Amino acid sequence: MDRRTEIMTAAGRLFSEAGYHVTSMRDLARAVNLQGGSLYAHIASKEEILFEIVSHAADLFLAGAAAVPPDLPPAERVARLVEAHLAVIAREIGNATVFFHEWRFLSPERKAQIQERRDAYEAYFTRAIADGVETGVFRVEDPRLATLFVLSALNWTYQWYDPAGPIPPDEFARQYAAMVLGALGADGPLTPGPSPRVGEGRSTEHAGGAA
Amino acid sequence: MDRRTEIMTAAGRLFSEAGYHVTSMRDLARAVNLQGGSLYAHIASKEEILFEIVSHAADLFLAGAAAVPPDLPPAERVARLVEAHLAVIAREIGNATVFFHEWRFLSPERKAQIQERRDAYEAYFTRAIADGVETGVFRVEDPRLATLFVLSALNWTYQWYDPAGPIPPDEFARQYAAMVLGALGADGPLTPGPSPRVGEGRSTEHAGGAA
DNA sequence: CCTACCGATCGGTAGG
DNA sequence: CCTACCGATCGGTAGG
Repeated sequence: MDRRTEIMTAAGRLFSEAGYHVTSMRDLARAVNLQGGSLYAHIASKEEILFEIVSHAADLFLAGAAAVPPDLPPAERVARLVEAHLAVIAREIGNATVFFHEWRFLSPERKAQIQERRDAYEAYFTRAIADGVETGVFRVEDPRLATLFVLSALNWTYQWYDPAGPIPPDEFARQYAAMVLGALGADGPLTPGPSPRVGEGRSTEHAGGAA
Repeated sequence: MDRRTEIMTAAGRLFSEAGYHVTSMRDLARAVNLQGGSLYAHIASKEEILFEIVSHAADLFLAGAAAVPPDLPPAERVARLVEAHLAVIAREIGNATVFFHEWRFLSPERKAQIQERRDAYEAYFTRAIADGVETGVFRVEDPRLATLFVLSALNWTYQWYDPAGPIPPDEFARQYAAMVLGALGADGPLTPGPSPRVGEGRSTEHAGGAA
């Protein structure tokens, strides 16, 4: 790992733990065994570091969504989008936290650049949900509100999900996707088995669980 | 409105717009037509202001949840909790934003005090969901994860909901509650009408909507 | 990559 | 409630 990458990695951790404004350049320098001023041999400004972290996270989210085949049936597509989203958070919780929590401190130009990518990301969900509403597999009153609901449920996870905790990322994503589909009024489990059985209502597989 | 309240109101707006650390005491003083040092005739420290805002918001959320009758059926109770939560956000979006976004900058003692109230608030949801799982009206795999899902969907709303926007708070809350119940695997519309019809699956009332 | 420094700004206080 | 000030710290730079 070269010095610049080392700085970015440390910054992602510090910014996520203490916040962008609370972390001083001296704090960051100490974390990579440099003197304060020496950082500027590798980076132009504090805000450049923030942008690189946020931009990197945005790319990860976009790449994850772009990898979901757009011709999948809507329910499966939404499930895959949910899983991709949570995979990014599980893998890069620090950078994801900075992405969600500190991006507003970017300069107007850079903020606008990130906003574009956020819009593009959101569009993947908007499309999948609209498709599902059109074909009748989703039953929601307002697709726009439903999209915001789904993104809200996803975006907050960085606040509490611990990839090293008791529930492994895969299991976490699977259950989360099931609840998202429930919120969208989808009929039942989608991945294995035939098309949903009529007259039986929805059922989350292994319903019950703890209690 | 006395001076102290005036300061708190202005601080709620400024902290929510620019962030706690970006807002200086001089910014705040200017907003209430005072000189910087004069603020300290009314408050002890910047952090005291932050605490008062966050504490006030916590009280509002707790009071809203406490007002939901605990003997209601679980589905209706969850719906009422969702509506209460969103009502607070619709009424005090600024303070709610500070509550969610800046509370971590409190001193350890004050942070712990708020954490207690957050836990108590979360417990209302945990109980309602556990009750619903027990009685079989909710079908989720892991009640703990389901609770976190619901709170995530709610907690993020301060980021995008505009009470003055196109969708009025009541309508917003009603649709949001329907999606939450869907995520919990509840069977259908709950408020009006008889118990859910068997053999018809779930349906959000007026399913379809825009598209 | 370090040393030494810059001007600016911070939260908070004394004294009236 | 104002004026004037405090020490501390900030991001960033020059010169080597």
